[in-house]
Amino acid sequence: MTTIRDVAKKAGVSVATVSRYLNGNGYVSKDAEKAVEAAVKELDYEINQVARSLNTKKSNLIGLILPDITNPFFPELARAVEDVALTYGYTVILCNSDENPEKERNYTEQLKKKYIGGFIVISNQLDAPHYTDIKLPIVALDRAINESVPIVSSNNREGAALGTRALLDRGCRNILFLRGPEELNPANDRYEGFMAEIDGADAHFSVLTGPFHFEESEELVESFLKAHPETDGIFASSDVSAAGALKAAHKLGIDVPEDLQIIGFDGISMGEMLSPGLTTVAQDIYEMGAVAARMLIKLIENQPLEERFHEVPVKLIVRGTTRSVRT
Amino acid sequence: MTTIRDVAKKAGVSVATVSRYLNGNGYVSKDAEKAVEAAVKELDYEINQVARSLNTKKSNLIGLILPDITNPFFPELARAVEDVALTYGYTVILCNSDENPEKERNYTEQLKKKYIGGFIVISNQLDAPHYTDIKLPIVALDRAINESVPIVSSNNREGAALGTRALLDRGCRNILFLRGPEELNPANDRYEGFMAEIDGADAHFSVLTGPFHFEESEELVESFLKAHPETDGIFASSDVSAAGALKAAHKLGIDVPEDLQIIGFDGISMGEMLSPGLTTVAQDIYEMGAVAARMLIKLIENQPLEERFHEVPVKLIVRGTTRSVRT
DNA sequence: ATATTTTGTGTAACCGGTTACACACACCAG
DNA sequence: CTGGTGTGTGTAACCGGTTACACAAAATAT
Repeated sequence: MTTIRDVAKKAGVSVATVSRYLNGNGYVSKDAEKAVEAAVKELDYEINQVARSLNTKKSNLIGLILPDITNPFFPELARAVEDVALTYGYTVILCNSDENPEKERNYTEQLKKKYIGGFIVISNQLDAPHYTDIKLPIVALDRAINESVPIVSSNNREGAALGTRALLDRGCRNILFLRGPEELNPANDRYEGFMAEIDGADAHFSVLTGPFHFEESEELVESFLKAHPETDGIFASSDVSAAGALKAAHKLGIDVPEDLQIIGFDGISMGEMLSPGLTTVAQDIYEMGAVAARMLIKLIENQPLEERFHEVPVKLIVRGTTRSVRT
Repeated sequence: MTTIRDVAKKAGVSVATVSRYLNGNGYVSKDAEKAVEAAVKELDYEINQVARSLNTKKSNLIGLILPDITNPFFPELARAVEDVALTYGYTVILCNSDENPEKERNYTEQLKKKYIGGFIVISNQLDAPHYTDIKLPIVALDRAINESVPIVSSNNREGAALGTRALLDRGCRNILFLRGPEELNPANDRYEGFMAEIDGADAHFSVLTGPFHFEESEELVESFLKAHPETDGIFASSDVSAAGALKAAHKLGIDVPEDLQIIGFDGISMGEMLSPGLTTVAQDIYEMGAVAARMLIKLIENQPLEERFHEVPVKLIVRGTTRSVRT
């Protein structure tokens, strides 16, 4: 392995000059620049990032802490983070936390020892000490808790209102809202958005609390529909739950969208693979990840942040689980 | 930040002794051990991994190079790799290659400068110089090319035969095989498996080549079914393609599984969310990732490998897109 | 009793960079 | 002509670990 000293020797200058040339700081004469350039090329020199990190106490590593990459919402997010990281010369470490604070803490501790630059975190435990005490840049994604941590999220409230209105506009008068877990911030915002919109509307509604899981949602909806056959609209606050609802409807022989309309929330790609295609309130998942990554990198590089709270707009994607609007 | 020298001073020993204690090599007396232990605890000392790496030329980093985490096949794989890595004290770096050799090369180069331990690679370019010349442990996943690289994959041939037989057993006599991309090794193996099984069977068949993408598959199948309404079975060599086929069938008003039976390949979780649930030849995706990670770590730690070629069995998961077996 | 091996420890070089500081020289102002 | 500023460069300390080597004491062999 060629070192900076080899380069210095070959170029006939000191290591300091080579280092200055490499980092583009301090004075380097044109002559020296040329000589170093040539030596670098000739020796095929590549800087040793580890040695560099040891001095600068920086690495171009960023950590992405998320509950579970297996959840279809996260891969696109991860992809966005990785894409942006790459363009800025950063590398991303994947951390599946399972929402387990102990695992999260373990990651933050381990990675601090590697001089990691910062973290993008999707967690409900953002007020846990391993985040508040970390002294490292953090950007929260999707879920806010701690005021001091910059966050990017969707406009969940507005999105839920949008979805609810879509159901009402399409004639639904007996609506089931699948609320999602109570401890989940975005789920709560969506709930509020739903309530705000349904309130005063000429419609009955029910709310079911449950996890964002396919099978549980399917079972939940199946028994609900059996007990409440008059239900003509379901708004699920996640696409996976909506898929469960759709499956339940199929199982019961209910015609979607003629007798029951379904709208999901998230905009994951699976939505279009269902039959009928899932109408959904789509988040711009990629954009969320990309914005978060850019924010984090700005923080790491000590650049000013224009905003500590970035809200990404949502939009309704109309597919087959809803009818056309009644006029 | 407390350093090893602080610990040494507090414990009244030399840094060498502390280092030996920390790494569990060389001689350390009971007394010294106790003193160091106490000092470590008192000072809350944590070893600096970067400084350590600089000497040992090792980091507990492993790279996971895959085409695109957004493809539903990969998250589970990534999850498995990460889980295993974690238990062995390794950290995984996520690299989306888009099957682009240049991007792959970029990653391998960049990460070598960080003394990365090795790579798990899912790529068709395994014979590219950045892999053959890398001098770092590599394990190939899913796709073999280079003899010298250990690999873990599913038994694709056998799986395809299994799926084909399932279709035949269920009465299909006009079978469409969705072959997948020609440059893809597993797709070719599946093709061979299909051919081996269909050969000699009392059935007509067609083969369509196309990417493993939902929309393309849907369009492809739609036009095929229009031209060949007698088709009574589709074997797609990926679940995503199968989902496209199912969607096309629905669009054309074909009853699945009564008039057309569909079997996919992969066993991704989306399969059960479809209606009807997708019958599929399931790979044990998690197991594949886990085995690959364990193999890589063995290589990194210079432990002997029992096998350089690990084949994970597949199994047929029967759901709603197939009928019961004719007897 | 002496020779040899094993155990235990410390000093200092080293991994491969960065950078504070000292110094030299050129240029310009007064 | 002197002093100040800007430019260019090298030496050596430093980042925080690991480890080769030297050496001493204890244990064991002869």
